[in-house]
Amino acid sequence: MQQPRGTRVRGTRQAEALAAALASLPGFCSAQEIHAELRRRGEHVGLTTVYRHLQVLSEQGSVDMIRDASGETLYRQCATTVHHHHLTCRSCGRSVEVEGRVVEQWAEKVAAEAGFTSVDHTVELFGLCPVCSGG
Amino acid sequence: MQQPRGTRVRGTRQAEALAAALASLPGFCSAQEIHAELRRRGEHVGLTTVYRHLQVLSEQGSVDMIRDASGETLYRQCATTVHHHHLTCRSCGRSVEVEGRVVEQWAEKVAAEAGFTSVDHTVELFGLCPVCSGG
DNA sequence: CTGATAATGGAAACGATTATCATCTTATCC
DNA sequence: GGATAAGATGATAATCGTTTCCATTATCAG
Ligand SMILES: [Zn+2]
Ligand SMILES: [Zn+2]
Ligand SMILES: [Zn+2]
Ligand SMILES: [Zn+2]
Repeated sequence: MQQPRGTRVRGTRQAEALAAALASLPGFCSAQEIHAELRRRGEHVGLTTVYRHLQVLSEQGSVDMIRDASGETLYRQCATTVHHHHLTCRSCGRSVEVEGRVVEQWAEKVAAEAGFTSVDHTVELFGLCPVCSGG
Repeated sequence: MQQPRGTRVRGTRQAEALAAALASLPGFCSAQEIHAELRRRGEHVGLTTVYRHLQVLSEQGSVDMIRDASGETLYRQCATTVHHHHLTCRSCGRSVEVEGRVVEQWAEKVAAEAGFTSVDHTVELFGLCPVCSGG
C-alpha cells in the first residue's frame, strides 16, 4: 500500500468503526449520538476521537454538517459529494438530499447586486418526515 | 394608561436602552457585543437582562436572530417584519435584507414532494460587504 | 404606606466543543 | 526479533456562550 510517507489516514480500528457507523446511520446525528451508537455496537471509541475524526471528515467534504435549532452540530455521510442541501426531520433526524439550481442562482444574483464578495450560503429545510408526521 | 392588567412590557430603563442600541446598530451583533455597546453608552444593563430581552424580542419577531459560522447567535432589529433573509458581512456584521420569492416556492415544493410537514427553512447568505472587500 | 407582582443582575450552573498531555500503536530501521 | 520515532488515542481539564438561581430592587394598586 503506497502512502505519501508519513500520512496515515484511517486504517485504525476507531476510524473504521466510525466510518461504519456513519454509513449505517440514516440521518443527521450529533457527535454524542454517534459516540453512543459506537458504544452500542460494542466498539470503544473515545468521544474526543469521534469529534476529531468528524472534523477532518467534514473538512474533506466526506460528511455534511448542519446545526439544529438548539445550535448543536449534526453530522451525516451523504450519498453524494456534490453541492446540495437537506430536508431534515426535526424529530428523528432522517434527511433527504435536495438540490436547488434556483437557489444557487438566486444567491449569486443577490450577492452580485449588493456588491458582496466571497459569498456562500446556508440553506436548510427542517420539518417532520412522513413517519414522524404520524400519518 | 391602559395595560392588560398585570403585564408590564418595556418601559424600564434597561429595555429602553436596549431598544435604542438595537435601533442604532447597523448589523448583526452578538449579545455580548450589544452588552458592550450599552456599556459604551454609559448605560448599565446586566448581561442576563440583555439575553432575556433579546429572547423575548426575537420570539415576538421584533429582532432577527442568526448564527454565525462559530455557532454564536447574532441579533438585529430589521427594518421590516415581513419574512425575509439576510446577506451579512462576515467581517463587520453589516447586513442587507433580501427577499426571495423563488426560494420560498422552492422550499415548499421540495417539502411537498418529500411528504414532510411543518417545514420551515433557514436561508442565510454570508460574504464580505463592499467596504470589507477592500475595493 | 404596604403588600403584591414584575424586573434586574451577579454568581453559579450548564453543555457542547476543544485543548492538554500521558499513554498506546504502528511503521521503519538495525 | 527489538529499538525507536512518529502518529493516534482518550481521560481529564479548560473554554465559552448561554441559562438558571435567587436575593435584591423597582413599580403599582389600594
Ligand atoms: Zn422523522
Ligand atoms: Zn446551495
Ligand atoms: Zn432581518
Ligand atoms: Zn424564506
